[in-house]
Amino acid sequence: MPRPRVNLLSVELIADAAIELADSGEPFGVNALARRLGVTPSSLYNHVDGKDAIIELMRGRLSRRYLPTAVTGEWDAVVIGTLRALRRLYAQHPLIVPLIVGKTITDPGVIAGYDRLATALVDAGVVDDEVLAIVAIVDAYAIGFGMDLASPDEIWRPDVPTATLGRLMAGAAEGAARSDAAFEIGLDMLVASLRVRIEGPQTP
Amino acid sequence: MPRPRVNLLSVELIADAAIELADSGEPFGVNALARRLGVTPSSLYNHVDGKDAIIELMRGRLSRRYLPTAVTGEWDAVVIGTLRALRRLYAQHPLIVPLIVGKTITDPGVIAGYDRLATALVDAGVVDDEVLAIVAIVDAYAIGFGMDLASPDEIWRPDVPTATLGRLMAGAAEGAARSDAAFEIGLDMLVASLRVRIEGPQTP
DNA sequence: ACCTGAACACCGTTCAAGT
DNA sequence: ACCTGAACACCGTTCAAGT
Repeated sequence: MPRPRVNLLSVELIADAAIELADSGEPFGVNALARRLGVTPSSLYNHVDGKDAIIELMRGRLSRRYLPTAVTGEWDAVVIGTLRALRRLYAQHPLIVPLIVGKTITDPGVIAGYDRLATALVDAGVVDDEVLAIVAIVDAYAIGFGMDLASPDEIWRPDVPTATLGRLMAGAAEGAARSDAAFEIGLDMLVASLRVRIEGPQTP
Repeated sequence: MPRPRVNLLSVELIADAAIELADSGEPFGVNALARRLGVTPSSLYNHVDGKDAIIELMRGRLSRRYLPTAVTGEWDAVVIGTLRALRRLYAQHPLIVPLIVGKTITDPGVIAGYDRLATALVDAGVVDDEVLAIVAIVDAYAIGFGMDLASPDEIWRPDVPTATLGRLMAGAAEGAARSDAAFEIGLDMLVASLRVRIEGPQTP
């Protein structure tokens, strides 16, 4: 029964099934993934190095799909392009975010994305130490708004009376729309403040 | 043997032991927590509603310790006060961050903190929808930089040559210092761009 | 080289039984 | 009311055995 003539698994099949599993909302894990692939959990270890490696594989596969490789030119185009791409990725795969958050990034494509951003900032004349800070800030934005997407209406649950928060949440546009608005405002603010920092105060 | 004359557990004891366990770096879980308390895992369920409730308990306890209840006055003082407090919390308990990230906030003290921020923004004349967006941005900053603290030098691991990122990481101030610098720059930028949005372009 | 099946050391949670 | 002990349905990972 073991070892059919054509392989049942491959790194690509595993990665795609993992993304499907996470998107489905069912609890993510090696065993659940093996079930979805119609295979024994131990089989996966012939192709992949365990749970964390599978998650990093998902990050890499999705990034290759969403991150524009050709984002180039001015620093602001790179910042906006990178953030919008990450935003689209997280918007379409919100349940991926809690899985990848806090895990070390090793995928070459993702590294290349942050490297392009760092390079564009250096080219714009930002000093070295500040470049890393700004990349960290962009990353914080992306992940923060990603988390916002992962739990659209369930960030705060005030069981106690509030002066303002409860009223705002009741009146706010629901879920995705509210999150989109927050992202756009945040992106505007980020680019504006970066511009001041990089190009100096604007005097039109 | 069961049921000694004085109780072995309480919500406070459980919360404190949970924080100690998370800080220790050992894998966090109900069983490990019970071991640390010298008690059976099922005993915890007499005081607390399972793993997620314990985590929310930790968030509440730490917030009561770090979040200033008396932060009041201008919107900028509230933003800076709140973010600095969260920063100190996450800096001293970095391993808490991956546990609380993405979990719904229900603790009244934490809710009150975000409510104070929302109220200060409303008082400053920010329109309702934008208030929620700005609160989300502040939250994104806090959590983003918290994650930065949780894995100081392990955010990116480029196994492949990079144009800029690798050089910057090698030359950057290590760990906490680099992260602090990023936070200060980010906070500056955030407040500056909020000021433009709230008070209009500055003409000194 | 690739897959299975058994095994290991764990999880989180429930529940009857004890005091 | 509070704690134990047994039980349940899971985990992630390793490894010998099969082809």
